[in-house]
Amino acid sequence: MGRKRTKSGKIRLAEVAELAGVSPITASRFFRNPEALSVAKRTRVESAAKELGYVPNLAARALASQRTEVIGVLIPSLTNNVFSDVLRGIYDASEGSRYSIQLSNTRYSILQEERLLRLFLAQKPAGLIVTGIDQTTESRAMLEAADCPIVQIMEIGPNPVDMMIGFSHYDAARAAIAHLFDQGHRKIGFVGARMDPRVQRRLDGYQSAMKDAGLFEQRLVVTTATPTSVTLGGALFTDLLAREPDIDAVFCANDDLALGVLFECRRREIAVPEQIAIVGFNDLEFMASAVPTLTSVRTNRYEMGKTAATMLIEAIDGRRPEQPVLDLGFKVIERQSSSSRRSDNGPAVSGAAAANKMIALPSSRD
Amino acid sequence: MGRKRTKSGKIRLAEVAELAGVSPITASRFFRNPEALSVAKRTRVESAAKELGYVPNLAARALASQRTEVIGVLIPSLTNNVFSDVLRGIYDASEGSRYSIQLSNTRYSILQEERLLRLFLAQKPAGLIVTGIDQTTESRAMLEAADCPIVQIMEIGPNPVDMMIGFSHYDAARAAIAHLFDQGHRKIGFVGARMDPRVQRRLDGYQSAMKDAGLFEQRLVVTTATPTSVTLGGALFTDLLAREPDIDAVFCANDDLALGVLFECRRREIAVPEQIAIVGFNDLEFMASAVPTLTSVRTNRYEMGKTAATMLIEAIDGRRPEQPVLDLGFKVIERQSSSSRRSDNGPAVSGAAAANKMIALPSSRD
DNA sequence: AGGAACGTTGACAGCGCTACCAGCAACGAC
DNA sequence: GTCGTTGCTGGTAGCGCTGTCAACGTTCCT
Repeated sequence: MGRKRTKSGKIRLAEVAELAGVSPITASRFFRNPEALSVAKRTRVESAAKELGYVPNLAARALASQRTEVIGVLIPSLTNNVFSDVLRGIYDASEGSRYSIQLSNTRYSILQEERLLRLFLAQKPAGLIVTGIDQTTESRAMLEAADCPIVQIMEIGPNPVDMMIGFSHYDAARAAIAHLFDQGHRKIGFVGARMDPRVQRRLDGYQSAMKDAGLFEQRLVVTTATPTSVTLGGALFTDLLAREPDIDAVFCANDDLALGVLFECRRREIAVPEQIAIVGFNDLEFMASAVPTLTSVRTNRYEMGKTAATMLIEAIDGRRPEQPVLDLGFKVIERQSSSSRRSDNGPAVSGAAAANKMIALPSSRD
Repeated sequence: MGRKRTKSGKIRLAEVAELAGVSPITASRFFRNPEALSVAKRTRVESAAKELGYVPNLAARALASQRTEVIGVLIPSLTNNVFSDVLRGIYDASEGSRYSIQLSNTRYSILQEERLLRLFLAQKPAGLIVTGIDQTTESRAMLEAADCPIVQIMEIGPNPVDMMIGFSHYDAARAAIAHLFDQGHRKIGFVGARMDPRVQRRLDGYQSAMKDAGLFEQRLVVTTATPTSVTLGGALFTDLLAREPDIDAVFCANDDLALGVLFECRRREIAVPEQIAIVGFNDLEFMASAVPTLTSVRTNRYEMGKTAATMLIEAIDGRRPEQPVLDLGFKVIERQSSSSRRSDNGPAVSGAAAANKMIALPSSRD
């Protein structure tokens, strides 16, 4: 076969075009916008490409078209289960599309985020997914100046850069506390670790609910900047008990902490929920099979990632969503650990997936 | 400023060269191999680049140089904690290097893996990290023909494609069973989910250890292809109990299953370890704080990812490791759930990080 | 019948960078 | 003094693809 090849031995578009008997540019169009070709040429190019095993050279395409087909994703952690669910959604949505994901880890540092953002933007990504709404002023300016669609994920708030998908951590925490009030609890502790902005907002929600009920005391709050873990949950709970031995419930900023609290209760032979109720956050899988089963606030992490990437890709392709801000809501999943009735599948308290959400206090439950 | 700019408004290498008063090619060299320049020109180019805020165009570089600075990573799951640890190691090691990570999820399908491999290879990655040693014949051929360094991770075996880092799941399972024998257990069940090749090898290890002791029975093994979860652990254990009510220990193929078994024991009021001992696999963080604390086989996942990426980058840069196959070993962390002495921090059984490893049976413990 | 409108195709000219090779000066060996 | 050698620099020629625009044939309208 005297077909001329590139040094690297790879098939080029020109060879496909030659075999199909069309010009290179027509072959090029086939890969970008097949509808623009007549059916005859379309099938010819298609079979030529298949026969030769043609794979487009992305670098050449990016150079010629002045844009890449890369979606940049900035998340604060790779360890956290929460983000692996979100990521899975993002990857699932990107699969089958022509976009590839470029992931970077900010390690919960907004300065690091700013640095990575600058790096990403320099490569002209097709779109960007960033975590949260607490960027530096500089980052914010770069995002606003970026000429690609952007989705902020994990939470919602005012002034989206572009699109936004998440839920209100504040409202979710309030709903969790409302549920505990509803079950007759009054002296409710808060246990939190890492204290990133979203955890902070959960704390704010807890605090406001407690204040509304005239029950807030600073001593009920135990937090640390240390990364979260099950073991840490036990340790923080131990601190809490030392300060306030007579608490009747604990709201944990995440499920790992809740599991740690549960184990610590077992270690201390504290009956759950009879002596102390436990509520977690995120509703990881194990919450439903712990003994007792653990109440948690369910968040739609996979869906969040998947929808974010889908929205982004649609926007890149020019189909902007009619709703740029999506509230995915949450749901308080009541289980044994907080049920005074000791029933397994109690009613659920939902966060309305709507714009104006002042959920929570007992009366507004469904 | 009459400097000519690209349409996109971005600074090009030519502008940097002009400002520095050198030719573009000299400026180019500055970014790839600064030592080749005279000190005078080096500093001139450096300050010009900084002044203009120059960022190289990766697409153009890739096109011109016929290679990319992308490391492809193929892993079977994004959900599994095990892989998020490995990934974190990979990302940590790649940070600061000039290589970026391109991640793809094979979803435990070797056909999918083959497809993704073809896609990756077409883009001429600088290096590749693939999971496991069970590729399709086709994949294997592609890997061997690839002209970039490759690291296989998660396990070790004969005939590495190139480099390899992991440990023997077979030996690790044997060591876990040896530990249970050592504690006086005889009727040991096996609980496994998903049954990917590595879980299969753990089962093989279990089976061989049991056979060696003349204790193997097929009824002791409960497995499913379903993805793993804590809840599933409870369900599989329930099945196992139905078949063999008088087992005295359970070896779980991973820690989630072990936690599920623990919860199920609690639900059925089976005393752990008095009635049934539990051993998990991976030693996730929560194992140490469960009640009772759970014995597990510790594996160095983060280190595995980090070392894999480091070795790969070194190899790309031409410094091949003297040891292409690295056995990271494992360690049986004995905790309350399998300790007849009910002691918390019992002795640990280590897997030698050596080539020839026939660990395990009670006598060879340290 | 003439012309506009549309759908389809191709020629040309780069995108920004680097591989390759040539050129030049400075230096040492014989 | 001549020749090679080394160290640095620059010119040329693409890498493989796509944006732009012009040109073509066909259809439809007036």
